[in-house]
Amino acid sequence: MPELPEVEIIRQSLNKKIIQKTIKKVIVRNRNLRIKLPQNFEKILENQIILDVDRFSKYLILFLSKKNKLLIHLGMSGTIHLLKHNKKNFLTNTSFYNSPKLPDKHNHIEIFFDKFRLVYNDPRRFGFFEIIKDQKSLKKRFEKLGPEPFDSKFNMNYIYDNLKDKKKNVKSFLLDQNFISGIGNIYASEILYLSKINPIKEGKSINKTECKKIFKNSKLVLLNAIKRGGSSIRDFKDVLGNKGSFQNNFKVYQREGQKCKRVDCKGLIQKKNISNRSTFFCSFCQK
DNA sequence: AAGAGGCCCTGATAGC
DNA sequence: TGCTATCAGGGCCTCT
Repeated sequence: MPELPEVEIIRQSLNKKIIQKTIKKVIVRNRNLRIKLPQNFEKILENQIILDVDRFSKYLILFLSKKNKLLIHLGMSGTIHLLKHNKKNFLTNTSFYNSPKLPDKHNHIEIFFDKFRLVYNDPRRFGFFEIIKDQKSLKKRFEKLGPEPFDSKFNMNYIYDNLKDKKKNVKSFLLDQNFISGIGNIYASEILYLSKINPIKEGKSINKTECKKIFKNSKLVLLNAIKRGGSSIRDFKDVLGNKGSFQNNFKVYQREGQKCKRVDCKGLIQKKNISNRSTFFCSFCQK
């Protein structure tokens, strides 16, 4: 479900609420997430204080008082909610603000704080929670991942050097987390549209000017998406239930058959499957 | 080694 | 109405 911008919105909204709060209790309803939750998962978390909520790529990292960390990935359908509990009904499904009711069928993990609880809901269970024992293990956990678009390592030369001999298409590169981390299926299409590059173009035929555009637009698109609270195409919301609005700024994603938004361009947006993911582009202005 | 494709899983929607 | 097929913000693993 979420790409870097959506995870960042969750991080921001979560951080405000849970920082310096103590975990009172943890309830696991289903251990079979992408990575099976260990039996001692609850024990490890209980009585710990949340020191900080960080993010790398599409991963949330909760820094805990005993130096270990809770790594969270939301997969395709994972969502995090903060719900109040009142004394009458400890398990009431009433969100802080905008979500009147949360369906509880797939609430796999609940983390209780003093006055509210964090609920992890994930119908497809592609997401996971993972305990990382220290900073060193965290670094190792991420060692294969490429830089984020905002990292100074990610620049024109980095892109050029990685693509220059490759037959693989440029869209797949943007989705390859070992090359660049944080971009997903929505933003890959949007970045290539702004860069005027056809998604099926082979890596080796991307020139330096185009690399520069990819570099520039990757940052631009993700930052704009964060500014607008992420993209709520299905049901993305922050932890308090607020929707994002970047879906209103999509140039190509889910716009198949509609007119290209570029002035003077007569093209219609096309949809094409590239490595099993829907890809949207304008063949008139993306060459 | 690079790259394509399958698979993990459930739910919503389209099409018959 | 009720079935079946297809698709969905991800990532890992296997096969060629």
